[in-house]
Amino acid sequence: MSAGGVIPPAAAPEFVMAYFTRCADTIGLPRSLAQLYATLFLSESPLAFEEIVARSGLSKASASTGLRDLERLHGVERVMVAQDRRSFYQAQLSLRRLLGAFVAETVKPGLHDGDRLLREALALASEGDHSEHFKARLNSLVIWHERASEILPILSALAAPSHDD
Amino acid sequence: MSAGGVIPPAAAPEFVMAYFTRCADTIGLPRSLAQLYATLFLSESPLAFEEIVARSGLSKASASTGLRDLERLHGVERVMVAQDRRSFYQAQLSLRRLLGAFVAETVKPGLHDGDRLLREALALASEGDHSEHFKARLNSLVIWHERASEILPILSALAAPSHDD
DNA sequence: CATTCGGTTCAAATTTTGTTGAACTAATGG
DNA sequence: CCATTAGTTCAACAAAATTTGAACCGAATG
Repeated sequence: MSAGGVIPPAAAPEFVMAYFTRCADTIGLPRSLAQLYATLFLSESPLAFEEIVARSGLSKASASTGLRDLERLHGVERVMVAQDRRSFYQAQLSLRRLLGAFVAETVKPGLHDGDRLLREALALASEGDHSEHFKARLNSLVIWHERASEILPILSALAAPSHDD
Repeated sequence: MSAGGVIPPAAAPEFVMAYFTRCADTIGLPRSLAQLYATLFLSESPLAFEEIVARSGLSKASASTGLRDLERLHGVERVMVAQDRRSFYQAQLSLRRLLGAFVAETVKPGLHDGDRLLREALALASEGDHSEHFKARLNSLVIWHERASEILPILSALAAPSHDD
């Protein structure tokens, strides 16, 4: 299974860092993403790539790939700064958008795959010789899957119940 | 060459297996748990430990620890069979209970840890010299955390919206 | 008691996943 | 053009998680 031994923090920002690390752990994201996100979350203004590398303590390689992953998850946004060709990034602060992108990028594909697998199973089950018991189980799986698919949109909506963003 | 060594033709139960594997992947559980659960889910009656080992294709060691983990997650139940000292297991078929246990065993501890970390951060932030910006970010984190804590019970309730179990 | 049965535990092997250094490209500036 | 800056890519490395073989333990059996 999984459990994380985190280095005991000493200052307030380190506890924030640890908080994001814990979040990453529970949703199954690499810790480097938590470090990058925390770095930007704590910064008052967008940071240049090199500055992110310096503050996060990660290698350039990790920072580069990590930021790309975070961008795909809408965890960070690339922003332009006039008269500067470097890449600047800022953290996405809207919980609703973060959750929405996580669902879209991570959960939905899983559901879609599940869909496909169940369809295949149903097709084969109608052909071959299968026990009533097996067909019954397959049906209950289909119902579970539908239920799960219904829950998802509700979940992302809940992330911003009243005050938006 | 001989037509013997081909991948066995895809059968319906294998797609069910694959479905559970995908589920395990997306919630971050080992695949062996999916194999064990699927084995029991597909069985018409409770299975003895040795039978689970045989059908799942896992080692005794994996099956033993895996079943213990699944039990903790209320994924399987140990059942007694008269005149038989072996351990029998059956799958938990209630989605609501499965989800409830997953939340209780996996998500809640994470939230609790997060709570502790944020409290520490708040305590340190009120002492030391921290920017207004930092305090503001810390506050929004606290709000996120509260929101997440509110969502959880709703989520588990949603798993059984109408027809129970 | 000695032996088999039923299962657990744990160190070690394996597999998977994450991270990095170093070589590379693309764009800017001199 | 050549040098410098900015960032990307990828093969190799490191770390973490998972799986297993084998030793082990307690309860039943002869």
